[in-house]
Amino acid sequence: MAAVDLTNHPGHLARRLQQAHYLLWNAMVSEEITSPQFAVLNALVDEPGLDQRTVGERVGLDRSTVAEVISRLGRRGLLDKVRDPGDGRRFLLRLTEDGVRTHRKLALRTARMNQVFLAPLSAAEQTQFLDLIRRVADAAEGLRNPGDPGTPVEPLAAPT
Amino acid sequence: MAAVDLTNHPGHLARRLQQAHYLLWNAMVSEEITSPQFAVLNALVDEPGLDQRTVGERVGLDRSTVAEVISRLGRRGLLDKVRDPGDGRRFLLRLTEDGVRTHRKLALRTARMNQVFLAPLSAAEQTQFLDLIRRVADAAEGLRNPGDPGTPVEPLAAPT
DNA sequence: CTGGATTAATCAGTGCCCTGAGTAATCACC
DNA sequence: GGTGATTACTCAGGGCACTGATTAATCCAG
Repeated sequence: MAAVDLTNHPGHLARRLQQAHYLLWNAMVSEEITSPQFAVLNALVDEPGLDQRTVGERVGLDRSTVAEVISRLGRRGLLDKVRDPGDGRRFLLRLTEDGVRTHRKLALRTARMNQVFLAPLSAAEQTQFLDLIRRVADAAEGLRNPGDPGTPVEPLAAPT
Repeated sequence: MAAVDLTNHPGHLARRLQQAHYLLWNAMVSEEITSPQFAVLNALVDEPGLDQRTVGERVGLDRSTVAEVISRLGRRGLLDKVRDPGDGRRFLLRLTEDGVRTHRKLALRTARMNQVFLAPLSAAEQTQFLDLIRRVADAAEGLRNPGDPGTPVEPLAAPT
């Protein structure tokens, strides 16, 4: 009767997009290491010694989720977790050699996967696709982070 | 060292987009009914009497997930589930009056939320945003559904 | 009409994602 | 230097998402 067309709903599309990505990741990158797990490895390659909270901030995982992800990576022997001698609340994280190797291997596959994922779009469209998602996600994150001067956002005023 | 810039990775962006949507949904639409639950209600408004499998197909939920979602909606009294007299494997689903009321109420709020969500983009960009996501998601779904003549997709050939 | 495939749904198991509550360590102010 | 707020992390609980195995009903070939 009064049903809505979900194909115009960004949330619905975002969910489908993520599902599609999940499946492709499993097929082309890894069945063991997930995309969020790779993001954590990637953050620690560049900055060893980060604590959990900061890693979560870098890759967009909340405190609970980042704890689970890190515990899995630890169980697999891809990273080590030691108490910060300077601040007993923190754990300092760093990749093991295995973690570095795994990251390097997956980085290559991830690049290939991204090409396949974006293949239906032209080069110009790909750039815009990433740009548009980034802008929407950044703005929405800003909505629940007052004090972040990034984009105050007038919620009800449609631009142009 | 060899870290990758995740802000160019569609999968990472898709995840952040969905997280952002999740939070906005909670703030502007409902803390009780989730977006996938709304999608199921929406499917049943138009076509009462669908079975679980078909509902899942319509809204993009796999067999396990759709079972959980439907069981929650049933517990909340928003839909009824009866054995198909013509085929004892199926359950026929239909909304209760409460389900229809809930759907109507949330449909309005969802429309408002979508405006806020897309507000950082101009009208033209909004259209393209939805179009690009749809194309990428459709193509990726097609990759794991051979037999679906939608888009066979040459995975490694970049268009244009 | 009967026995082997298919199909709808369930269940167990893993992982991501959020919230709210709790614990322990540190910081900051008096 | 001690007390109250803040901070890092953990834990419990609810929900989405996938896989592989199982159950029950139906379909179809012989």
